[in-house]
Amino acid sequence: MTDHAATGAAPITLLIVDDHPVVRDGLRGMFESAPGFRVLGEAPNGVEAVSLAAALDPDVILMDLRMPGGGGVDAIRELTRTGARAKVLVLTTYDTDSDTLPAIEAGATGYLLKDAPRDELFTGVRAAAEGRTVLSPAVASRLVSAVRAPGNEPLSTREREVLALVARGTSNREIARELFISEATVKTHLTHLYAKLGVNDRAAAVAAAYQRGILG
Amino acid sequence: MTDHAATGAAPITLLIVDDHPVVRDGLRGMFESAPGFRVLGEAPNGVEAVSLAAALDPDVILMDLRMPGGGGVDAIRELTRTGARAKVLVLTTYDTDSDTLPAIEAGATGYLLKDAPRDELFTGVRAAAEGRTVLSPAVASRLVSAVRAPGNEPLSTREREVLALVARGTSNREIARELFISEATVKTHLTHLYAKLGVNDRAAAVAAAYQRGILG
DNA sequence: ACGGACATCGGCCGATCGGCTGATGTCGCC
DNA sequence: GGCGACATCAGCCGATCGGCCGATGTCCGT
Repeated sequence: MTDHAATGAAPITLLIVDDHPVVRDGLRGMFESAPGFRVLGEAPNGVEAVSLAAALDPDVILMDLRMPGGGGVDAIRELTRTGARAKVLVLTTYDTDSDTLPAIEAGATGYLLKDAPRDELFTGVRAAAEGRTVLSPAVASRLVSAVRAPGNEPLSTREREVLALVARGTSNREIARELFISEATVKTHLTHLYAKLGVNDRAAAVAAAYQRGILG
Repeated sequence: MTDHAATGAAPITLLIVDDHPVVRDGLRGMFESAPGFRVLGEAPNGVEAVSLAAALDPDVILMDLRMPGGGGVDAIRELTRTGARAKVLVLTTYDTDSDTLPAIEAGATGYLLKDAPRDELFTGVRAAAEGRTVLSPAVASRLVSAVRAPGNEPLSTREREVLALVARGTSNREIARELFISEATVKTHLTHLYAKLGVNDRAAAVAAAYQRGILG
């Protein structure tokens, strides 16, 4: 199928995965009107993406995260597990996505933002096709700090106590009184455990804690 | 042991359970200096409370919730399960405790605040000893609204979507963009699901969702 | 036809959170 | 004896949250 005797060099074949039809159309139009690319298909969620990837065998998969009916990270993990040839380039809508790390860990080759300039997208896809890592600046900076913290840094006793109270809906002030410490200290513990869990707020911290078995 | 021929009427025997020694001392002093009560023992957590209750067979157990090394609710549940004779009177530090319902459901006879006036505590203990329910006004009002909502009201699809994003650390504004709705609507969904889950903030909502299997 | 659950939106406002910067003291390790 | 992890605390400030009021429209069941 992917005969490499067409336009000088063989075009890079693509699979577009996004739950918004508008976005899919936009990406398809963008890549079809540019030389060197070929869009093989589209999928609205992770589950369909996996089966389509098996059927179409694209070079690169442009994948959104956060889709109803089959999350992107799970799809990436599945693709990696089954040894798919395709490189996955995550294309997310907004910057500070808490799934950056999970996606990369799951096997994504790159991570770009949808509002990146066209050229950056093209360059990114070509780089991904060659197996090179592509990261948007914002994501890159998040990564370095995350790499410094492997992911499962253990929480200290105090941090776990604070977190447990947070999970019960306790405010910082109440936590302070409960633990006989000042509110400032509570906030310090929170800041520290946010960093360790790789999150930015208490709700996500609680979720991360449950998923790591720290709570529940 | 509990001979009923002492001070006219038999004194009400107590077991005090709290992780703070200061609080235990305070309660012990208060009840020992009042006629009609007898403090049999103290425990710093729920686990020890259960074994002490079996050994001492008190009439009433004054129980704090939220203790390191054995939560109060679990202890109450265990006491109920084993058919302990003692009535459990929950004595919590601050008002809006998210454990009100779990504690009552687990079998607590009453729920008072520590800053209640002495007389109210005495009255409460006597009432509890007779098996009557004692609730502080704040707790009572929470209960009525909770009774109206049995506890496992199912979340609507939209509410689940919002909640899932909250668990990822997404802000209301981001959720709005993600779901193509306004921030006001996001807040409405949140308010509704808070009510259904019996919580007051997003962190507790995430925790409740995990414990009910809605997330993770 | 009416009520009830759901989804959508608006505005107001006080309370709370989270980030930032910086500081002190303890403890254990090398 | 210094270095790192932990725990404690302070102030500042913008961003966000959550509560409160009310409103519209849909769909469904009776």
